[in-house]
Formats: sequence, structure tokens, C-alpha cells
Amino acid sequence: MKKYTIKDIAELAGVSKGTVDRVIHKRGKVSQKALDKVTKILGEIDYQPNPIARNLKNNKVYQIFVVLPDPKEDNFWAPCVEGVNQAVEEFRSFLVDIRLFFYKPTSTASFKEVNKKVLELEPDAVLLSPLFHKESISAVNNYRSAGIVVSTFNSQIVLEEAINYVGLDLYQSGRVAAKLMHTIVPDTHDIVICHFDETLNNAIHMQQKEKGFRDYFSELDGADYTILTLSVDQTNPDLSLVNFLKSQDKAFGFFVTTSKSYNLVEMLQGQRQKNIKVIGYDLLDENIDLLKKDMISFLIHQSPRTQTYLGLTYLIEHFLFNKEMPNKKLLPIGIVNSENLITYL
Amino acid sequence: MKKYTIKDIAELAGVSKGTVDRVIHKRGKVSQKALDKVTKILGEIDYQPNPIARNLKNNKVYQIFVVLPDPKEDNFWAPCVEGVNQAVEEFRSFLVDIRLFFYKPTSTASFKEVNKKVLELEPDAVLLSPLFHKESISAVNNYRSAGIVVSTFNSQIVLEEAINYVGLDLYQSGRVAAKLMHTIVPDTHDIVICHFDETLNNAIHMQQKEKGFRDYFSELDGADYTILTLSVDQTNPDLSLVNFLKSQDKAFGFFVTTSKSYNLVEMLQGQRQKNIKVIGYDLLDENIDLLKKDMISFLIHQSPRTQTYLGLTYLIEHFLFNKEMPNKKLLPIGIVNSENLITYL
DNA sequence: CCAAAAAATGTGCTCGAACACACAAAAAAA
DNA sequence: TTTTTTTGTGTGTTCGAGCACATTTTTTGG
Repeated sequence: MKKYTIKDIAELAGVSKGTVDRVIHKRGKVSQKALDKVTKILGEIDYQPNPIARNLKNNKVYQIFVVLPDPKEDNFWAPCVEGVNQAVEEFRSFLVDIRLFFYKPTSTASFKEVNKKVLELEPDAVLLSPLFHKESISAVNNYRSAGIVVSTFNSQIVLEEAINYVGLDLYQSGRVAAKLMHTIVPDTHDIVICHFDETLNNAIHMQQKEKGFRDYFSELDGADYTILTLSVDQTNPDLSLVNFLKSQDKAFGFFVTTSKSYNLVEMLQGQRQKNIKVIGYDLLDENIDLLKKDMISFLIHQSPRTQTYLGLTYLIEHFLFNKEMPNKKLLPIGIVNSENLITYL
Repeated sequence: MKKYTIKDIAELAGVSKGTVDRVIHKRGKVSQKALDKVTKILGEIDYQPNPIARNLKNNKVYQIFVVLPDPKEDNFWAPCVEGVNQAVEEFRSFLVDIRLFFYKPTSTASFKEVNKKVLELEPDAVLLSPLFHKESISAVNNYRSAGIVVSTFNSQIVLEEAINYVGLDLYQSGRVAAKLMHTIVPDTHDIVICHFDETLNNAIHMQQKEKGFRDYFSELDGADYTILTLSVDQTNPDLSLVNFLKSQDKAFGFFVTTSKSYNLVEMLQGQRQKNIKVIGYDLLDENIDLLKKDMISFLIHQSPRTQTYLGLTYLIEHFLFNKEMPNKKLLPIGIVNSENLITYL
């Protein structure tokens, strides 16, 4: 349990702490004889440099910038800001400077602009929500060539070199929804996958979720579900399919791939159909309300707050304490009903 | 964003750092004039002592001992040990010494003995699983009068002074199970609450869960469920009620309040009754197996691994970085089905 | 009024790692 | 052999907080 210091090693090897330091950091200027002596000791004991002392001398304020959509434009991002604030609070007395940068979730131009600005400010690390796939890859590459550490959250992007990611396995979350649907809805119901979004930003998101959902049912045997896909552009809602559904007296199960379940429920609420089950994503106030009223059966929790909080924590502890960062942290896919809801808030 | 040091304050107030130190730590021996000057500056700026520098001088190896049931006796505790190991790994290079102490979950004598041993070793903190209520209170009091910090996990005990706790709200977890049962089982089914345990250690546990479960249904209107309670002593299983259930051709929903769902399924599997739904606790291998086979509908995850990991993290960061410990950390009540299972492992 | 006691204040060292710099020893050039 | 250069080694300082101890200032009592 003894913790060795550089001084201890120096004494054991019969050299000075400067020499030990040079050996450890491979700074050269060490004779073969001295190198052998120190290497021998290092092999015998388990030397762990004291990360606290190391950082003390460093005495550098690490700048970590968080880039994400403006929660005023889409409330889904509000908990992410809370997660950031929690990290700020928790590391207030440490030498870190965390700043928030918002972009418009509907504008790739805004995304580019904000990333350009952040790049010019030369932070030590960026925690990024890579909403736009192509632009994100280019942004990440820019950061990297400037020697800036990049972590991502909420949606995964694929790059040659691994990139840190904190978030859900979206494909699997689709499967989770499917399993829940299968549990609460018999195959006499038709199942509708709903894509709700202002634009097609979330295209990859939604595709991954749909794929998981459909895969689950196609792997099923002994059950015959009909599964439809419905895309709704919120700004100009094409109600034809919805109207069709309303006209039917059939029972339905809806899987909403975005946080906009409440929109679907709104659209359907004129017609009081009893045999409708809705499964969606995210604990927005509007969704919570409907979950409590049993008009939504389950919500899948993407833990937005935890995503930014954890992402930041990993970065901070990496810089301050030389801790290793997991390069992929997949969060538990939370199934939320009206009763475990409060434990997630 | 500027981080002030004692030296900064000393210069601003026109005194020496020694005087500032005496003011901050209220060590006295300071004139009214100097005190006023320093207090004024302290009021103007936001001084946060650098926790890293503080701890450097301290240079103390903190001993934190974990007391929990032997996982060899009850496999439920194995993930707790993993959580401990994760914390050990993560803080390897810090000045902490974490040790495990096991007691027999069936023996209060063993519990007492282990706690006595730990008390004599005088650690700085103890993370305790307070399985036996009365004995736990006495153990906690002993630790406290010896100036040892105590945190608890997995089950809550009530004391005059608040005690740190990391774990589930068990009452609420009962309600979650009830909501799930209500979602998947119509009121033509009878519902059976099953208490499985070797001894009655878990009495409080199970009572809290049962209360939550029953409360949910009694608050329900427009549905008429019949709810029975079945206690099974595993060492000498009284099968009378089980036999009764088998003889019936009715459909049932079972809520198992312990991790022993697999025992129930075992007992019932002779009679292939289709209309049986089981909801239980904990991701034991046996339960996981049945969850995948759809013979258990949902498992409630108590996050044993996270409980010890978080409990330790709080203690370590409290000692090393003067971070505040939340005195009650209620973890999310995880609803697990066959698809989100892997995200919890 | 002055010495002694008491109170107030400042200085200096420690913790461990990191690195600059000074110095010493060996090797190369004169 | 002497003077440079090169290479190797050790010493000393820094970071910020905390506390022991030395020093200065003020107060008290004879």
C-alpha cells in the first residue's frame, strides 16, 4: 500500500531525483549505468506519480467549451445545460473554465460558424453535440489538427480514429421500444413508426432507431405485426396519413422516434380512440404530463443531463488527474413510466 | 474566472498570508483592523481554496473500509464488489486505501463481529450495507463516536442525525413494479406478491416494496385487482399456496420482492401455465436467463455496482478534494427488459 | 517610564512533480 | 597537455495551503 515518490526511487537507485525524472520522462541525457539502475527499481515497485502534485505545478486553467443546440430553440437541450452547470458547480474550485456555445439546431451555417469561433478561441477541449453529420466530421478534424481534444455526446459519428462518445446506442433503443410495444400491444394492432422533426437534421438518429425497432419485430416468430412508417414535417404537417388513421376503427401502437410524442398525441386527441398506445423519447414537460395521464405508455430516457455531465467530468479528470477517458460510454437505456419518472428528474 | 490565492488576498488586504490564513480558519490572534481588511476583500471576491494544494500537504493515506455480505453466500452482492474494484482502480494513484470486509448475510453475529473488527482498525470512513436494522444502528453509532465517517448503501436506516445513503427508494420501486403489472396484466388476473428469503433479514426491504406495490393499486379507480401475499421460506418451502395456485386455472401476475424470481419460476415451471407474468428484482444470471426467455417480463435494477462505486467516490472526493457529499443519493429505478438489459451490464 | 508579558504579524518550511540551471565529468578538438 | 565541447548529474525553485516559529508591536504592571 506504500506510495512511492520520485525521491524514494532516487534513494533506492542511488541517483538524484533529477535523473529519475529524466528516465521517467525519457528526456535523455542519462548514462546507461544510471538508466539501468533506475529502470531496475521501476520494474520492482509500482510507481504511480501523484496526480495532485503534478497538477499543482502545472497551474494551468484548462478551457473546455461545450457546443450544443440552443435550448431556446429546442427544449430537449435544456437538461444538457443543467448537466454542464452541475459540472461547473462541482469543479468550481479547480482550475477549469467551462463555457457554453449555442448554435441553431435548424441551421448548418450556424453550426459551422460557432465551431469556427470556438476553434479560434483555442480551448483545450471541446464537448460537441454533432447534430449535422458531414459538418461535424469536418469540425472534429479541424479541432484535432489544432491539437484540441474532442468529445461528442448524444449522437455518434464514425471517424477513422476513435472519438470519445457519451450517449445511447440508438439502434438498441429502437429495439427496447419494440420490445415494450410487443409487451403491451397484441398483433391485432397495427404499429406506426412516427418521425417528427422540423428538418431532417435528426435523419441518422431516426433511421438508427427505426432500424432497431423493425429488426426486433422481424426477428420475432409466431407473431404477425403490420408496421408502417409515418414522417411528419411539423411546419407543414401532412395530415393525410393521420386522417386515415383517425378514420379507421383499428387499434394502433405508435413509436415516436423523436422527443415530439406530445405532438402526435395532440393530433390524435380529437378522436378519443381507446386502443392507442404511444411509446416515445425524452422527458420533456409535455411528454411527462401525458405519461402521467397514461396517454403515453413509456418514454425512453436519453439521459441528456448525464451525457454532458459525464462528458465534462471525463475531460476534466483527464486534464487534472491524468485519468483515462473511456472512448465510448454507452449509457443505460432508461425505460420510464409514470412511477419511476421522479427518480430520473 | 480568475482564481484567487491566499497570496492574492494578502496583497489586496495589505497583510501577510499568515494573517489571511488565520482569518479564514478563525484561528484568532488577529487585530480588529486586520480582520476587517481581510473580511472586506473576502466579501468582494469569490475565494475558493485550491483543493489540490490543500491535500498535497495533508499527505495522508485515507482508509476507507467497505462492509457488505459475502457474495459467495448471496450472489446479489457480487456486483457491489465490482463497483468497489472499479473505484480502487480509478483512484489507484491517489492516497486512498480501500478494503473489503465480508459478513455472513444470514448471521447477525457475523455482522457484529466484522463491524467490531473494522472499528478497531480505525479507518477514516466505512461504507456499510446495513442489512440488520437494529445491529446497524448500533454499529453506526459506534463508528460515529470514534469519529469515523459512515455511509450506507442498498437499504436505508433511519437515525436522528442524517446518514449518507446511496441506493433506491424501495417504496417507490414497489410502485414502479405495480405500474408495470398494471400495464401488462388485466384485472381478470390475480396478483401475488412473493417474499422469498432464507431468513427475515430483508423484512424491512420487502415490506417497503410491498407497501409501494399495494398503495399503487389501492389508489387506482375503475379497476378491481385481487392481491395476495405469499411468503416462502426457501430452506423449508411451504408449497401449500403454490400448489393451490397450480391447481387453479386462473391467470396470475407475480411480484417477487427479492432477487429470487428464478426460484418462483422454477417452482411453477412444472405446470406450463401460459397466463403468468413475473416481475422481480435484480440482474442475477438466473434471472437474466429467464428474462431473455420471456418467462420474466421485467426486472427492476437496483444498480448494486453503482451503489458501492458512487458511495466510495463520494467519500474519496470528500476527503481528497473537500467536495460536498450528498447525504441522500436516490438512484434511478431501472426498468429492465430483454432489450435494454445489455446496457445495464 | 521601562521591563516583562501578551498579542499580533510576518517568514519560512513542507508536501511531490517538473523543469531550469548550475556544475561536474568525460570526450573531443586544439 | 590544455582548452573546448559534449554529455551526464545534482541542486534549487515553483506551484498553494497550512502551520510552526520568529519577529514585531502593543498592552500591562511594578
